[in-house]
Amino acid sequence: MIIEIDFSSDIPIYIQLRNEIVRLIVLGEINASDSLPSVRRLANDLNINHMTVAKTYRLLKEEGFIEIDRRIGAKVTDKGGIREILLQDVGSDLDVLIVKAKNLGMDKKNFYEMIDERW
Amino acid sequence: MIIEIDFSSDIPIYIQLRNEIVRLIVLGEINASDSLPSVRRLANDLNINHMTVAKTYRLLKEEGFIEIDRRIGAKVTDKGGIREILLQDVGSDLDVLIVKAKNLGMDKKNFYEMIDERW
Amino acid sequence: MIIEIDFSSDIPIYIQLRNEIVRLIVLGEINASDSLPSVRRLANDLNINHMTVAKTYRLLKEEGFIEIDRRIGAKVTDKGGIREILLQDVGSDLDVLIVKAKNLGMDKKNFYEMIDERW
Amino acid sequence: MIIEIDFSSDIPIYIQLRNEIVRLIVLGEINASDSLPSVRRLANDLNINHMTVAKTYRLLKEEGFIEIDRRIGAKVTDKGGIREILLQDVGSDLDVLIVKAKNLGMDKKNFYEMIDERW
DNA sequence: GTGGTCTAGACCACG
DNA sequence: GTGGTCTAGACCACC
Repeated sequence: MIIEIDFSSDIPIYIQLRNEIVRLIVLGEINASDSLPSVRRLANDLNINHMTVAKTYRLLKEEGFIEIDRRIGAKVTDKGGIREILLQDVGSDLDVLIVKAKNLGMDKKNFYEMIDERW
Repeated sequence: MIIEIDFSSDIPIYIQLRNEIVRLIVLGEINASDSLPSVRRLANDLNINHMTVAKTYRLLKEEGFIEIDRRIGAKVTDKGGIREILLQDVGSDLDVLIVKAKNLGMDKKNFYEMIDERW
Repeated sequence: MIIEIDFSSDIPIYIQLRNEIVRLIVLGEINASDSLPSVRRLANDLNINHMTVAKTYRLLKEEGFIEIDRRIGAKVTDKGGIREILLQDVGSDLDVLIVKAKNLGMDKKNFYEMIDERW
Repeated sequence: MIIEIDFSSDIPIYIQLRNEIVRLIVLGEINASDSLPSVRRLANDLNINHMTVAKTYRLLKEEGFIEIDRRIGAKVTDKGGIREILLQDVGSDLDVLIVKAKNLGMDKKNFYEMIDERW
């Protein structure tokens, strides 16, 4: 499991770690029902404080990405639920972006064009 | 000039203020070459410290939105440059979003549909 | 670490401090990957405000001399990058100086002579 | 007489103006014994405060570039003196630069090479 | 522990 | 009048 943390970034480590784990789930490198490493194990591997990892796991749980069982640790929620969450995520990002685009006087056609250039 | 600061927000005041000023520029409520209120004047109006406003102005200057004229204070950069900056902004947001969408297995048609629902 | 601040100088403290730290790095008294003192620690030692030190650190970070590690504070960037920056610095100073010399009608030989007198 | 002032620069206007005038003298666009425009005239042309121009003239006088006569205004010192001043100027710039270069571990040969690349 | 933000009030250079 | 700098002391998030 390749997780990269940038210690000189402005983004808090627990957020970076959250993003990395979500990325791995989305890419299928962590599958539904897989267990995540224990808090202490992961903290040790990444050379960060275990409180930080715990915070990330708590966040992921709140977001619905993982479930935490005191006995067996954290495991990834089944894929359906995750896809749902991520789609909502894209949706709300899109809401913000559409507002920005409209404020710049763009119409839907302009916006489509920007997407075509990038897709 | 209506600027709203949420003092209970997690977003730092100088960032909120930056966003508000960018918003006013985009909406055309502040026009190119218009002068911005002086640091201390605006600080007084918003009931915040002048250092905080100065920080915002420094940020806006670095981003290319305003110029500081030693004789008269801060003024908005010519609009051309600003539209440019903001378009690049939307562009890079879009880059990120497209990656997310692709990772979720969406094709361009799905993405268009999401936009149609929201535009 | 010997850092001298001249409180009666016209040069702002945060600039003097920046220069002193760059000097120590160049002289090898602070080595690559060394940690710098914490903002508040250094502020206390120098008998200046921590905001001033923070400003210096932010500047050094923007210039690429140091990195801020969220876990442990500020540390010096790998030396390679720093030598690079400083050489460019000397280079651009030299550009300016050569223009001046040429404007005075000096040729390269004259310029070499001036250097010989001083080296 | 083409003088450019950048009002959004961090460099004080009176310094910029000083540099511009020195530049014009060096380039021979203003000759020894030429009169400079009156304080008010120049201030008006450049759209700056006449106190600022007066400050520049005072500075130029202190540096020995011009002489001020209450009746006829400011005139440029005869060329010999000016060349002298400017050479000293280049000399002290060079002093600083040589220190920097030595600190970077450069020897005279390296320094010569940098000059050759740029001359 | 660390850095980041904010305040209230001060002094200064510039114009 | 303007912005720039600095202080002393406070609160907060992160680790």
